[in-house]
Amino acid sequence: MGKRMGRKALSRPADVLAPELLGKLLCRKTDQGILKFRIMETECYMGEEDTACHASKGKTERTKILYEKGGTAYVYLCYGIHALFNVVSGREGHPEAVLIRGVEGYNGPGKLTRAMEIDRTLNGEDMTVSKRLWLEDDGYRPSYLTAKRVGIDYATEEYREILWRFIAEDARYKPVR
DNA sequence: AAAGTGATCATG
DNA sequence: ATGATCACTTTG
Repeated sequence: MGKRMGRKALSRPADVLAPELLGKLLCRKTDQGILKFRIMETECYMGEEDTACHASKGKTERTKILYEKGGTAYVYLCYGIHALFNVVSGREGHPEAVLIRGVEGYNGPGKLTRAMEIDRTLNGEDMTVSKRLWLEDDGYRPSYLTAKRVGIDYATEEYREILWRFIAEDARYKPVR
């Protein structure tokens, strides 16, 4: 059985945490029971200077969660339909997060949240203590590939090009395009 | 290739 | 109050 990840591990900078989260277990307790899925794909978003990061225009009602302590859940609605789930990371006051793009069996950030019943009621949840949503480390460390982040055409070229997407090598992900 | 969907944020 | 913009998914 895995061990819950705590504040220290989840407060690493997002570009360090994103590859480390590959192979970790995303755990969700609902009325139906406990679901655990292994994380296979992540992306990191790194502060106000990262033009792809939601906090690139500063702190707002929506983005204030990104400035919280590492280990806080950031869940927001995308395209009016999909809840997207991020793990806030880095030090408090600095907006960084890791987007979970894929877990075992579900490739796509909107699909995995639907499968695990992760919605915006979990926005702001402290995953280091939560009974509803947390991360476990059972020691599995997959090798991985890096790639450019997806769906951020609005960012400046510098930040579009950075290899801030991390894909576990044995993940059966659907290539983009 | 393109619609569908609604919160969010800047503008007036 | 209004309108553009989306860290996506599904359908044809």
